[in-house]
Amino acid sequence: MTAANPSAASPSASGQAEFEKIDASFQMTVRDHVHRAMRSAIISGRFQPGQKINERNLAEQFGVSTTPIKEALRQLETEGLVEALPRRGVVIRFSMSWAEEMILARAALESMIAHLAAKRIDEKGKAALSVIANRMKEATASGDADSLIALNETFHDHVHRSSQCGYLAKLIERQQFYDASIRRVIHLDPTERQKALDEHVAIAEAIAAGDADKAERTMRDHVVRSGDTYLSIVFKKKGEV
Amino acid sequence: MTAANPSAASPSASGQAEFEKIDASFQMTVRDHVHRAMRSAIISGRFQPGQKINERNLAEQFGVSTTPIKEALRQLETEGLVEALPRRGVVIRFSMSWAEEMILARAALESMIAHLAAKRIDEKGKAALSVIANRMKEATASGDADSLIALNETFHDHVHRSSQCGYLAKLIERQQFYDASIRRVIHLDPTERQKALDEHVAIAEAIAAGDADKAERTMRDHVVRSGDTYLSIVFKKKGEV
DNA sequence: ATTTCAAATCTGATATATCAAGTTTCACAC
DNA sequence: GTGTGAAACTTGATATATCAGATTTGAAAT
Repeated sequence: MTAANPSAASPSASGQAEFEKIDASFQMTVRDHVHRAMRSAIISGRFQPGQKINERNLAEQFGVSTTPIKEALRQLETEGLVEALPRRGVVIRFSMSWAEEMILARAALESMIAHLAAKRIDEKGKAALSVIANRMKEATASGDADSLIALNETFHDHVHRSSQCGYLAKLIERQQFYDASIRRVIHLDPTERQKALDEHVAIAEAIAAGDADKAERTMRDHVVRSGDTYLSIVFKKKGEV
Repeated sequence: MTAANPSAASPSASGQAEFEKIDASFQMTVRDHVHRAMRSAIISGRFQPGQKINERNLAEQFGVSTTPIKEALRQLETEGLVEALPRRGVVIRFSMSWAEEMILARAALESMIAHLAAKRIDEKGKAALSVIANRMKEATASGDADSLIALNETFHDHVHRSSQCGYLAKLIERQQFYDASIRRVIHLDPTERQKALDEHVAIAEAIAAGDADKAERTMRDHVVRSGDTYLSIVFKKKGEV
C-alpha cells in the first residue's frame, strides 16, 4: 500500500506541529495512466506475445498525443514487458514463461529483503508485525477476503520497511503481476487462505526471532507457492518450477 | 557480452546457409545514447544525490531536443536511478546505500539464476563452462586483466544462457553499476584476481555437478564479496552487509 | 510464376510549439 | 522585520510537425 500516507501531525521541539511531506505521486499524469493501463492489459493477457504496438493507434485510442505514449512505452520497455526494436517499433514480450520468471525474481528479491528485515527489525517493528499477523488470523477465520487482500499488502510492506531497503522494495513492486481481482478469487478458497496464513505466520515469527536464514527460506517458499497458484489461475494450468 | 553475436553461418537441410537474425539493438538511437551517458554519469557519481535535473539544460548540453531526453529519463526512472516528481521534475536517486542494495539485488537474482542453471544445463553447456573456467585460470596466472574482464562477462553470460531465463537475465543487467575502468583496477590486484578465480571455479563446478543449492550459495557469496570490493573502490571506504 | 526494384506508404525518431503547474521575486501593508 | 500576494519566470507535460528508416505494393522484366 504505497499510497498509505498517514498525514498525522506530531508535536516538535519547537512547539510547531510537524507534518510529513505530501506525497507528490498523488497527482496523476497522462503517461502514468497510460503506463498503468497498458501494464495491466499486458499482464492480464489482452495482448498476444509478439504482437506489435503502434504508437499512433494507441495515442488515438487514449485520445492523447504520442508524447506520453512514448514515455509510457519506455517505462514498459525498461520493466521488460515489451521490447523496443530501434526504428521498428515495440513488441509485446510477456507470456507464461515470462510470468514464471517474474515470480522467481520476486521470490529472490523478497527473500533477500526478508533476510535483511530479520536482521534489522526493531522491537516496535516486531510488535507491529505481530499485530498484522493476528489480524490475518482473524480475517482468515472469518473468511474476509477483502481484509486479507489489504492485510497481505500491509504485511509485505511492513517487511520491506523493516528491512530499511529502498531500492529493493521498489524493484519488487515491479515484479507484481497479478491484481486485486485475481487475489480475490484466490482468497475465496479456504484451503488457499489457510496455507497463506501459515506461511505468513512462519515468516513473521522467523523475522521476529531474528532468524534471517529461516525468514529468507520461508519467504521464498511462500512467494513461489502462491505465485504458482496465481499462474495456474491466470494461465489455466499448473506451472512447475 | 550482449553484443557478442556470432554471425556464423550453418548449413541447413534445404541446402541454403542459415544466418542468425541480426541484432536490431546494434543501431544507436539518440535516447539510447542519452540513457547510457546519463546512467554512466550517475553511477560514477558525477551527480549528487538529490540533485535536480533540468530537461532543457540536458537537451542543450547533448545538442538535441527534449523528446529523447524525456524518454531517457523515463528509463532511468524505471531503473530506479532517478525519481520523477510529477510536474516538479527529476531528481537523482543514487548513493552508496543505493549501490549496496543494487549489489544485493544482483546477488539475489544471480544466485537464483545459478540455481536454475545447475538444474537445466546440458552436457554441451557444461563443457563450454569448463572451457571458460580454464581460460580464466590461464588469464589469472598470466595476469591478463583485459582477458579476465572479458571472460568474466562471458562466464556470467553463459550461466544466464544455461539457466534458460530471459527475464531474469535482463533484470540482472540493470543491476550492473560498475564499468570496465573500475573492473580493470580490480583485476590488476593479484589477490583479488585469485579470489575471483576460486569463486568462479567453485561456481562452475557446482553448476556442472548439478548441485543447485551450492551453485546458488557460491554465486551469491561471489557477487556480494566482489560487490563489496567495488564499493570500497568507488566510494573509497569499506561497505558492510 | 518468380524475381526485381522503385515508388508509395507506414511509422518510429526527433524537433518545435504550446500550455499549465510550480517557483521565485518583490512591492506593499502591518 | 514579518507576512501577504500578485506578477514574472521556470520548467515539466502535452500537442503538433517534420524527418527518415522500414515495409509494402505493384508494375515491369525474365
